[in-house]
Amino acid sequence: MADPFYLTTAIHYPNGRPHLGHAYETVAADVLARFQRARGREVRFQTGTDEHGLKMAQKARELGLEPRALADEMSSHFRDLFDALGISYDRFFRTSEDAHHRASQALWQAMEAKGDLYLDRYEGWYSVRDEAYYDEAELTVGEGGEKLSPQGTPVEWTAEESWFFRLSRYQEPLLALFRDNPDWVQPDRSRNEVVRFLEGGLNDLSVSRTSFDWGVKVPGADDHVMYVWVDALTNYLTGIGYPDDTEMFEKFWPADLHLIGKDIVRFHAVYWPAFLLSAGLPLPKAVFAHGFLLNRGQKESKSLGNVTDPTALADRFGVDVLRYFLLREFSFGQDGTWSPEAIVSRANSELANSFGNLAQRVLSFIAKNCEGIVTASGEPSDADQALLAKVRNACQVELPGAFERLAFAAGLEAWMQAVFACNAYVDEQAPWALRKTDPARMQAVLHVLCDCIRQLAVAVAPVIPTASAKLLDAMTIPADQRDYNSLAAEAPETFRIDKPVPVFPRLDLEA
RNA sequence: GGGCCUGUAGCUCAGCGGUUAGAGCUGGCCGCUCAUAACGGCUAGGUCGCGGGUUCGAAUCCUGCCAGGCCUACCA
Repeated sequence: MADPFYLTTAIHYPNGRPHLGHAYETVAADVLARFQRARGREVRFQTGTDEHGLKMAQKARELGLEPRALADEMSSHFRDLFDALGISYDRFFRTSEDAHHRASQALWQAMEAKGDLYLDRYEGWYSVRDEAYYDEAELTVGEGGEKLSPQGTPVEWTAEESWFFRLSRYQEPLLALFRDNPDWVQPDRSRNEVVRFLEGGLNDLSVSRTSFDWGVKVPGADDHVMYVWVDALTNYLTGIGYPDDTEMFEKFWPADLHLIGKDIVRFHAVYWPAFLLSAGLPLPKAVFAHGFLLNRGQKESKSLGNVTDPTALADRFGVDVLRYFLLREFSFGQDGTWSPEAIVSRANSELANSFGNLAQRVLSFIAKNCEGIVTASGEPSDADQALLAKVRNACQVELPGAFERLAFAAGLEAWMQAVFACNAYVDEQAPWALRKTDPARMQAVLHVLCDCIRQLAVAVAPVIPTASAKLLDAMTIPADQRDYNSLAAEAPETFRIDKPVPVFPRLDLEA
């Protein structure tokens, strides 16, 4: 039975259209999902949209829509984007689904049974216009002597009932978690942030609202809806059948990895484990917080007018190119800077000129000069062995090892070095010269190269699935011999090449 | 205001106490012609943000400052 691997992205908040950051996180997760499948794991990969909460309700009101109508529309943009990017999710999750409401209520009841939920009053200066509470010290005094919020809106002293979660109980258990398992949250930056927060002491958390109704109803208190993060985090459970489908749930929970952005570490590394401890459920095995992408060094924002539509980038440069760029250009976990020029440069130099052209120069040579068939011939030379060793090490050791640690750029760097070595080998061996002087040796050289290209295409397939598949199709590699296990096996004795065509066109910036 | 992180060649990054600081891209020179005017070889290019300090020795450790990011905060 395959080893289960449960992977999630954060579910995305659809109060606007998806931006490049959403694509980045989800592509990275997809690469990991494809990678683990190719390693033989039974993968469950979930992404989706987090649709409740005040901001969605406000946005819908602005647009004159019902929240559900807004959620339906916006969620579909996310789903369309992910489909366009070839995201191989097993489950596209929406928190507005009925099953999710039931699951969130079940989790709530588990926390309640533990004695961790209690009703209290939340009071303070409240601005109806902002729908937010402010501290006394934040307020200013208006011309007529009335109190105003920092936004200059009127405030009034308001007391509201709210359910509270006894977060304060979990300070020690959570600190113990980080002591015993320091890699539970990666990278270090994020763990530091969480530990500092925990050391500062925890207040109980307000986990229900009565000022709007777009959310999951609190069981037994219909005028309350759950704080949006309570139900959002629950998606990781609902999506694998909690609380009803115990078979799937027991297979995949606890999750192997929650992939998130660095801005929401606290919700995943403090609130979420506290909820789970309260409900008596096992904690996920790891949380990884990736960095942000900067557009020419600047944050993208509506006010700067530099928000990028990821679909447009994929249309302009190609899905595989965009996927490759996102994982190759940045150190996962750290922030990175991108630009259209950088995409074109990376795509042309590495995918078109180095890898794509390597495949094309070898495969088309075989198609033209060997009737498409290459067979192993003679004893491998030192150069043959050196090249094969390098390529195998990159494809079977370095890239997989790096991907396991989510060091995608490092893995692709090792892979690229192997591509360079192949191109150097082609030049040194010069099969076009051997064709006249030593056809048997030419066969041997081409066979070595085919084996290398096969290895390279399989290894990188999680990143550029479409191009890899085209290449492996042209090499008539059977579909069941395209995983990492098949790389460890002996190379095929004979390669048959069928109509090779370039898989990565060179890009123009103006295109 | 605090906490954490980042700042290394024109660009994107690696190195994180120890030989002359590395890679790729870009630029220059040479070679090749199988290939997507692609490939290979050679080469140019750096006050390692700035100032102190610790050390036989620091890009690497400590400290102050500057710039950017994330989190956070009852500074009119």
